Amino acid sequence: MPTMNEIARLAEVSLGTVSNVLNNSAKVREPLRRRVMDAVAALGYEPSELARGLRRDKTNMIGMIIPDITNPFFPAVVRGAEDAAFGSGYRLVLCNADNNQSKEIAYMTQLRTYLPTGILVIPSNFSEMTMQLGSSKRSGPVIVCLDRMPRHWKGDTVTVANEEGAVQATQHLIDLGHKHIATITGPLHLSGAHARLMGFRRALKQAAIQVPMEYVQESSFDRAGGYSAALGLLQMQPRPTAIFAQNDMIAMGVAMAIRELGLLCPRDVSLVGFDGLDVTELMDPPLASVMQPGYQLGAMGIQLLLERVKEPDRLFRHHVLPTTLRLGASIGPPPPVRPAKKTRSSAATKSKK
Amino acid sequence: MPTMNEIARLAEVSLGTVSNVLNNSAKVREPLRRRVMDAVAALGYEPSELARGLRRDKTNMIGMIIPDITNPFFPAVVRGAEDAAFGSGYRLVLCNADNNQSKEIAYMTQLRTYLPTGILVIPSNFSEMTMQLGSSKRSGPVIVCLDRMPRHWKGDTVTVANEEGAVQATQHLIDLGHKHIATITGPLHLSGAHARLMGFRRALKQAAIQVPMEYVQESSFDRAGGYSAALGLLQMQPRPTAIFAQNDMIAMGVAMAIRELGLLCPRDVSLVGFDGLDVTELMDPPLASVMQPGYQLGAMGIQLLLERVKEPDRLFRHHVLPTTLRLGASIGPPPPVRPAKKTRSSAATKSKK
DNA sequence: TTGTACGCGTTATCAA
DNA sequence: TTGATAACGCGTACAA
Repeated sequence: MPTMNEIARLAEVSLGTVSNVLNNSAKVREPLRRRVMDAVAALGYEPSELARGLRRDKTNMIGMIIPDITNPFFPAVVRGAEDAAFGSGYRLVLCNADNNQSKEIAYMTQLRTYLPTGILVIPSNFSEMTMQLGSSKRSGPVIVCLDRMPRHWKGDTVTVANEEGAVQATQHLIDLGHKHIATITGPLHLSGAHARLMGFRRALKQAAIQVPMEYVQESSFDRAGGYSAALGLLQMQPRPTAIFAQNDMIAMGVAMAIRELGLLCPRDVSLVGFDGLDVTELMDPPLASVMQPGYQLGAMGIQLLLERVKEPDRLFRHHVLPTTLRLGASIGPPPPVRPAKKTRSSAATKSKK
Repeated sequence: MPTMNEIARLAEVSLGTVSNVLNNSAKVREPLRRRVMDAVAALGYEPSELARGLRRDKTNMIGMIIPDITNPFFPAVVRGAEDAAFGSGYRLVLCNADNNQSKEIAYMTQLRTYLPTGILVIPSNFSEMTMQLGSSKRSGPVIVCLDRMPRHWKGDTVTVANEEGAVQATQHLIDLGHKHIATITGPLHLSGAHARLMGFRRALKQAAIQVPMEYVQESSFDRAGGYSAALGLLQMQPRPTAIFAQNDMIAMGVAMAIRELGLLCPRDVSLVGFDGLDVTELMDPPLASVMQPGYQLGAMGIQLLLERVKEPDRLFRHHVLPTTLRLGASIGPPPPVRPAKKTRSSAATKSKK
């Protein structure tokens, strides 16, 4: 790989002149400038980001730490971040913390030795580490938290309107006439899961509907968790007529459970998810779900990050992206008051009451 | 951030000794060694990967260029690569080329200025660039191609058994009694798509079944493409009794088309996909699909890459991972010979001939 | 305006 | 075994 020295030799100018041309750091007379540019083109020179970073104490990398790229919600976030970063001349270094705190810390400390411009984090769990790092340290990488809000975090954040989204979903079920509404939450130590539960509760309270304690089940954000939680819920008396699954993976598990128990969705039980993944539109019936703007989440994270790079002293911002309810055939009115007990009642029973 | 110099000062040894301790590059007597380690721990020192890379002409980064993380097949590949890399002390720099050749090239050239140990590429299209780079250049990053095989590529590669997978799927349909089998391929300039079509053809030829030209439709690897191709296929006379969609996104589109035309799967038409994505198990009916080992694909890519780093001169390897057919309710025997023309024939018609 | 010399944090090569 | 010193490629203050 050619270096600046070789350019200088070929163009018959000094090293400093080459640098000045490349960085516009000083006016260089046209003929010299031309010679330099020609040499650069001829040799296919690209500046070493390594040396440049070492000298400037900062590279054009942005680290991104996420729990697990395999979770279908995250690819869109990553893509949004990557596009925004690339557009501004930055490169994304992706790390899967795997919901593993020590791995997250390992990545954090390792990443910093690359002198990245910033780090975008979707915290795995409530991580104190993140808190420490972000606190203030003037001259370090800028840190922005995404999607989840660590407890004592003081810094820029982008999240989605989790509580409002949950309200929308729950309200819709209420409007359809449901009175027995259960929910399966994600791990409640995550700020997002917590907020969704709050929204669920708020909507029901407003409608003066009581929620039995056992109608609220905590689960991991995956299919297996949703499945087993749903098995429990669906065998309670009275059986809930609607389930609000707090992400789409959970909703998939619920759908499996419903099918396995010989129930029909939405005739026996309505189902609404959270995420709005493309693929859940293909489920049968198509899943109603609260849509999260994943791509924008990532893009906005980069935007906030770059803005702070420019103005390190401005106030911390906490950007909240709106959610929207995607309707789908998985929700309908509740079954008539006395549901036939697992006897295959005619599927055509649609008369209200 | 503390530097080696500060360690040296604190431990009251020379810079070289610190380096020797950290890299085991020379025997250091225990008392000194101890003092160094203590200082490292006290200051929380982490070596600068930037400076180290500059000096050694190589960093612990591995670049990974993929077409689009948003395609549900790739996250597993990335995850596999990332896990394997992390396990060996390497970091993954992820880049979405977005099926855009110029972006792919931009990433390639930029990535190299970081002096990464290697680059893992899932080629977007047939990219000549990739070819150029890989050719031989002794001292550069090692390049390994994944999933798709650029035309004149000479270098290490990992792919899956595309042709065999297609044979398995097609053969299974044949065994069920299907005679009118259509397929929707991906872009045929991609080696994988091409191989799958070969497999499809081979299985049918072996069974002496003719394939009308219009039963083979080329499409992009997404839902929209599958949907429109399927709309065409399903209105042909005779209508195919089975469709082999060459990836799961296409299969989703086909499922939509089937539903929209008022047909029933698998009663009217059987459907088999390729990828074996988790989510397609949740479709209704659950999609039969040829499973690709995505995680292993990524992991094996890193393994080959690291092996070549150790032995730069060994012969190029081309590793092929096996595929397996995942059965699912989306396939069944063909309808009786004279399919009632869109009149709702009893769903129970299962007698063979 | 252009050229020179130094330093960024490491590793590698020598002397001691 | 240990310590001093020269690179690696680039940016920049300072001298010409």
